[in-house]
Amino acid sequence: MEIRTRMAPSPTGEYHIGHIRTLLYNYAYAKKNMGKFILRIEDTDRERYVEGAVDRILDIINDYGFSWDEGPRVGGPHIPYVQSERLDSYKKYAEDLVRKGLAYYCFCSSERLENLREEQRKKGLTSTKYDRYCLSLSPEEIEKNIKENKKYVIRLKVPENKDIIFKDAVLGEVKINTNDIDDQVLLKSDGFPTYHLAVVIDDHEMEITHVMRGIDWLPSTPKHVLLYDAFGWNTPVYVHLPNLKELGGNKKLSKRYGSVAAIDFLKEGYLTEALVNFIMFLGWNPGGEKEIYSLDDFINEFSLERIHKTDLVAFDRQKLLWMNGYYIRNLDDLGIYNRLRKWAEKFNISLNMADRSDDYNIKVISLVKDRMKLLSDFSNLTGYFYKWDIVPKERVSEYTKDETKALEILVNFHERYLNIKEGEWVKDRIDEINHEIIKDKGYSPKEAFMTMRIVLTSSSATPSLVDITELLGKKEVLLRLEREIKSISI
RNA sequence: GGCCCCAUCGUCUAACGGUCAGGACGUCGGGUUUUCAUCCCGGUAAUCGGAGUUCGAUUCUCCGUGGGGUCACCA
Repeated sequence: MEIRTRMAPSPTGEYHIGHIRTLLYNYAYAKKNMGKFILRIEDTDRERYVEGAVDRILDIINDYGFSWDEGPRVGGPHIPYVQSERLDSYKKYAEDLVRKGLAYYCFCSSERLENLREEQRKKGLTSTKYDRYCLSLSPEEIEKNIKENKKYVIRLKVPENKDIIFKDAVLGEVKINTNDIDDQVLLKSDGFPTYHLAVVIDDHEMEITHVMRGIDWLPSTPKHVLLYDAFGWNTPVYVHLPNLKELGGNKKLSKRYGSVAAIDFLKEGYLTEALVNFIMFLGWNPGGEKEIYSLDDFINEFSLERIHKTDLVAFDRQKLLWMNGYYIRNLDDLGIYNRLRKWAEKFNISLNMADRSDDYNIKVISLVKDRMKLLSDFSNLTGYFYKWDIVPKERVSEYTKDETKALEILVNFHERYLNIKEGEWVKDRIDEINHEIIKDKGYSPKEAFMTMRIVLTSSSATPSLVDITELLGKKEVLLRLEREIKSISI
């Protein structure tokens, strides 16, 4: 049998990083088994529908490097893949259940239901449930109500005191008694199905074999099992996945601690490979000690057996940051350059490269890439390669503790650099000369080189001084020294 | 509150009855480096508690505790 998995987002808000995790598992399981990964839009909630959300969701899934075999934009044998376009089907199925006596019409107003719940709460009942008022309506009353155009919903007639047992591939056997389940609404009064009805019908019609979803769906799974039984269909394999939380404590993933929306991680300058690699381990582990996994590696090794049984998994932002830096370091310079430009273009961010040549920019990258954890670190790390300002004298003399000496150092370097032939402006030669200077003048390496570093970059934490000196070029280095000397001399 | 699920270093986790309880991130220390970062080496740190089963429990069972989820005409 062909393995078919699906991801079924709702266009009610931003697609967040946890959704990507769930999507990744579904995707990988299908690919691993040469099956199909289906994307379906569950837009049955008209109240919370957000304009444009469907496109944003589809785009971000693509941005993360995933595609789907069937679904919106690509079609497939079970079109349409958008629930709001499948309304007729749901209604027919619901009415079919009524005919079979497994569901019933309910004409109760939302006010009555609210009052009912309120009363039950006051009485201190352990759970609030529909009182089945409409279950005792006679066929005549029902017909009359419908003829009068009274609004109605269709409810599932949940059998009394029956243990629903289903097997979860991660959790094992789960047993829930029907007494704890309400007579679930299947068809809303606006003619739209509820999630419970739609998901069962669509998963069946689309021949979904494995349902992987967040563990928050576990308590409603028996309702779905009941529906499969009512229709006489086989249930899919259920796989409930742990939810994500912030590091430490039991806080839900929250914007307070960083990005949550999938798009925001990209905007911040995370690489998709790093993101996907990191997310793989949020609920799964290969058992070995290897941690750097490509998507293909993951597809090869992913298995349901190794999905974690825990209910919450911490989203360790520090580790993600480390992993992103790792991926950046392992890209070649040109690769980083290309990523940087695509990223800047996509999010309309200025790289502040001052129209320098590609060649120059790539060399800059080669010098700073070990320090980049995010693409967005680039600008902060490289300002002095593109523009320069006079450095305040207090800073210049930070290491000499003596303004006159600092000035003297600059003058000496300037004098020696002036005599270097254009062709000899390479880092080995510069290094030689640097050491000649400190030897001749008796400077300590630290005071001389740190003073030069600060003047050239206005920073005390930079890549190797000779690398910077070489890349900046003789002309620019002399210019900066001249201007600084002049400024201090005044 | 009812129901359901879960429980190993600070964090993510490995172990499928017998290990000095392993790895990674973080942290701390050291080395490389004129600075920062990278890189390399090393240290730190955990089986929630209590009963059982067993020659032997992180591992199996039960109870407790803790945490989470869910109880809508939302998904």
